[in-house]
This record gives sequence, C-alpha cells and structure tokens, in this order.
Amino acid sequence: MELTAIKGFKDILPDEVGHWQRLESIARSLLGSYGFQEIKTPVMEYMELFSRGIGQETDIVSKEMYTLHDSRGRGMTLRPEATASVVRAYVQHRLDQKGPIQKLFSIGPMFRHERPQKGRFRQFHQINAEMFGDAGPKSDADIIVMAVHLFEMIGISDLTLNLNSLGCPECRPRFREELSCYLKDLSGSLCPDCQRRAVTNPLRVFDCKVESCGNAVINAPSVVEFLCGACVDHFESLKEYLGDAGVEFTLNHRLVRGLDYYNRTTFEIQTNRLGAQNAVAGGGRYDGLVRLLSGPDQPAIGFAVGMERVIALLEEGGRSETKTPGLFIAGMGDEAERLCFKWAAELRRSGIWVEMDYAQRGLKSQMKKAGRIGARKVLIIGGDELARGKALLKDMDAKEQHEIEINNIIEILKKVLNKND
RNA sequence: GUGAGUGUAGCUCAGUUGGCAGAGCACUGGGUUGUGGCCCCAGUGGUCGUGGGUUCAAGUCCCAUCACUCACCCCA
Repeated sequence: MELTAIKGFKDILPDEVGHWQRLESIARSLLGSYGFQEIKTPVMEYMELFSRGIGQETDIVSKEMYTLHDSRGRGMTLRPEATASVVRAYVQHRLDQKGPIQKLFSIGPMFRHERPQKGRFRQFHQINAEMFGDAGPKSDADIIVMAVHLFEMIGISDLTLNLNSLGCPECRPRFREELSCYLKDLSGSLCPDCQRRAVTNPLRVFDCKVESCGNAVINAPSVVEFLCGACVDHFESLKEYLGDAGVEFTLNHRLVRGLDYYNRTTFEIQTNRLGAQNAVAGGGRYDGLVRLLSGPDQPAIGFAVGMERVIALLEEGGRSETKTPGLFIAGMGDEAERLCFKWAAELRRSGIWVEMDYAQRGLKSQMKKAGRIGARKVLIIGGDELARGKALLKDMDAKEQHEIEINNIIEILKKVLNKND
C-alpha cells in the first residue's frame, strides 16, 4: 500500500461515524444547558502562543509540535491542545468585556507528534470547555459536575474521578523545594528518568510507573500538607460542592498534570479499559494563563475530553445504530424507470430517504438490494402496473404488498412513509 | 527517541519436515419470463509488506528494510 493516511492520523469510516455524531450532539446540548457557547478557532496558531502558554519545558512544546514556517520564517504550529487558542481568542476579541463570566466550548482536532499506541494518536479530537472570570470553588465544582454529567449522558460508567490540588504561586514553590530535597536524598533508588525529573520537574516523579520510584515516593511530602490557607479553603469548599451534587471522587495527591499552566484544582476522569492511556478527560484551573498571554488578569478553569478514547469505550458496547432507507423504488422498463427517478427526487425534497438501483436490472436483483440495505418499503412498478395506472407498495417486514394509484402517488407515499418515522 | 510483537483476498484468519496459494464472511451472477433475508451452485478478487540471500524449488529458512500494533515516555 503506497498511499495511506499519515502515521497516527485516522480515517473515521461510515461504520463508526454514528458514535461521533452522537457524542458531539450530546456534548453540544449538554454543555449548552450549562450555558457554554461554542467557539471555533483555527487549527494553526503562531508557535509562540503554545511555547508561552503551555510551557517551554513541557514534552508537548519541546518535542511534540508540528511546526512549519511561513515565507518570512515565522513558526506556525498545528495546535497540540485547545486551551491556548481559546484564551488567545478571548484576549484578542476582548470577550471579558462582554460579561464577567464567559463559558466557551469547542470541538475539533489536535495534533501531537508522539509515537502512536492504543488511545493515542497524532491527530486526535477533543471536546474542550473553558470558563473565564470566576476564581471561586463553585466554578470548579460546576465544571467538574458538568464533565461527570457528560459521561453519564453518553452512557459510560465505571469511570473514576481523580481530584487534586496543586496549590498556587504562594504555596507551590515551597512544596516543590521540599520535594526536590527529599528526592535528592534517595536519588539512588530512582529510575534514570526520575533522577532527571527530580531536578527539572520534581512533581512528575509522582507520575512514574516504575515500581521502585513509586515506593520511593510513598513517604514523600504530599502537596496537601503545603497548601496555603486560601488553597485549603478552596479545595475543601470544592469537595463540599461535589458532595452536594452527589459526585464521587478519589483524592489523588499524585495527580500531576503535564501542562505548566495549572494551579489549584486539577482533575482527571479515568478508565481501566483502555490500556496505558487511562485518562478520558482531564483539566484544572489556570488562573495565571490569561495574563501570561497578555490578557486581563482573569481566572479560568477548563477541561478536555479525548473523543477517540470515549468512542473506544462506546465501541466495546457494539456498533452504533445505522439508519435505513424509508423506501426503495424498483422500476422496470424505460418508461417506469424515468417515472421512478422523478418520484425519488420529489420524495427526497420532503426529507424521505429514497434509494433505487442505478443499473437496469431485474426485479429480483433490485429486491435483493432493497433487502440488503434494509429498506422498509419497496415501490414496484413495471409495464403491467403502468398500463393499469397502479404501482405496488411492499412492506418488507410484513412481506405484504398492495396496489396504490399512480395519480397522486407522491401524496400517498409521503403519508405512508412519514407515519413510520 | 527506546523495546517487543505482527505482516497471506475487501475483512477474520489457515497454510504440515521447504514441493502447483486456501477457508469463512463480504461482493457479483444463477437456482425458468416480475418479488429480498435462509439454503444450494458458480464467479470476481493475491507482486504471500518490500528488497536481497540460501536452494533444483521459499508464504515457509537467513539478512536487511518498511508498515502496523502494543509498551516505555507523555497525555485526552
């Protein structure tokens, strides 16, 4: 095979597109009920947006971005995530002036140059929600409840909500320093990766799956011990709101997220059914990002849902329902076929799904085709019927057929076919 | 970037100690003139991922290479 899709880029074929449509439609309607409005931003942005927004040191920016250069040599990057773009649009169009709270969502493809594996692709799709303008715990809770609600609506259970607080610029540096010291003492028992992390980003050691590192970190200082009073209050209050909403969560002090901009609340919705990629949604608070991107000092919180991962879970439950044509028209003979073609066009104008054969074939083969594609009714007309001013309408399930008048056939068919839908 | 596994028909896969490339599903046609699903018969469809090597002979053995998959890493 010489012409294939790019590695890590996938076709979504007709058989699976039903799940995508359902997911998007549920998301649009549910997020709408929480007051979120859709925003569509370009898939490409100037490179600096991501290097500033996501963090120069992150894996995403340092080695996973698809960047090309315009004629003047300016870097343009296929977005690796949506938040930076949405923040940019929020700042550029001064959306903060439209009202104190802005709730935005977007759906679309993201691009990261990673090695593909189960649940991980180079082009993948996210549903992304962001709320700007509120710093309090109620907005955290609202966002998280909405995320959980979304999965309920989609019909996916046995997910767990992991929750953590990373602290704020007041308290995180103290924790980071303490942790770094702690890790320095036992760097001998850490894997090579973690020895590096201990210096560059000590929080990430919590994420390591190597057993010895996990053990080394068991008695490490925990973020929560270092949270400042304001962060503790925020976190406690969030937990109360979640309790009120009946949302169960697991405290996970090791939940450290990869993007630099998070502060305070972080959360992840996880499954154990997807191999190594266990997060189906993840997000958190990023109060400093808007200002970092030259905007007003507005707090924000958001999350992203990995659509491929959600759909992988849906596919375990089987294929989505496929729709079937309402009517198949089987005509025999030139005159009848021309009439049929005309009728098909008229019926389709009123929204009825009509199929017919494109070659001039016998009735048997047309019936076969009608049966295979699942047509619920078949209109049969040939020379005999034409001469008598009648046509045959067959119900495929009931295996019954009766004659109808050609005179006002369109009206009759519309009436019969709309009744079924 | 690192490691492991897998590449045979559109799909799922057989293929013996090297000896004429197969099955099921799908698709097309037929099983008396114009009635589908089930059944029966037939047909279409393959550079056995690619390139070398060993051999009288390679889908099968050896080397290389590419692709895919999974895992590390990272994340949705």
